[in-house]
Amino acid sequence: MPELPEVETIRRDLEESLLGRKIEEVQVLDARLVAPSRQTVFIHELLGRALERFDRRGKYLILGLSGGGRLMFHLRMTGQLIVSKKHTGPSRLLVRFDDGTQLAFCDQRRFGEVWSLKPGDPWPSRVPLGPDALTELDKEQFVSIIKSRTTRIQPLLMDQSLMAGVGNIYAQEALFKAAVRPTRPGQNVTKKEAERLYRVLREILQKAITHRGSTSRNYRDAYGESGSAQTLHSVYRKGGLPCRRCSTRLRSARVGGRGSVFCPRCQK
DNA sequence: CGGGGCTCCTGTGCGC
DNA sequence: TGCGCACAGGAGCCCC
Repeated sequence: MPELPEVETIRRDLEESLLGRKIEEVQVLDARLVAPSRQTVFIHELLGRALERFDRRGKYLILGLSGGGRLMFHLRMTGQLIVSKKHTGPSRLLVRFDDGTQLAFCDQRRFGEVWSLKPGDPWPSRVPLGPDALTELDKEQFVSIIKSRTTRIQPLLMDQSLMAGVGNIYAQEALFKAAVRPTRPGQNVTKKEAERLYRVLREILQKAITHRGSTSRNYRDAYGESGSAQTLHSVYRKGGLPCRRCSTRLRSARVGGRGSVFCPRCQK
């Protein structure tokens, strides 16, 4: 699903197409998204507001509204935010703007979430979010996060309370490129390896943004188009195929309950 | 603190 | 071809 590069691509698309637009109509189409008892307040907090800022923290998308409120989304596994003149097809939420443009929140598995925050409202997630992996995390912080934990390195990279934005795709890809096995306890990763991992993780995230994200199934940008960063993948969902570096058969495993693919020869 | 398992959903793909 | 099961990019919560 959308990880940092995909959410950043959508953020940029929305900024490009919706900056300054005023909300004229809000339709909640899924009671699971906003409970019926909260819908009146939710809609009232949005109507008449203009979109002034488009921010991202980790995998959260934060739309800043005139008057100081915010509209926040987390897309989870299958969420999409699609801008069009007239949306067709299923969606959980529809927002119409003063120029007739529509923003549709589509979400096949319905894990996605939305929040309307009043000025001064606290961060909605129950868990505090760590520094954004691309914009708020320096090398020393990264190394210290890795070295101070006994948890295996892949789940560490994906722990949003430690660093925000990295999910299963980019964790696996970075570990391959840094030649570190996903199961290595953080503590046992050397300083040199951790620094390499920091460098390649950032390169991979940046490059994925340049390619407008990875589309393996559901991900689409705000214009409904696929990204192309999946063409850069070396291991994600490639178990059994030859390693692109040494041709050894890539191995699939479960790490922290999640699928993981790695090269048993290149990744130590 | 760490790890495993379950949960929220729907769809796909594989083996038999 | 049909069926059942495992699994899918996330992440909170419970239990040990």
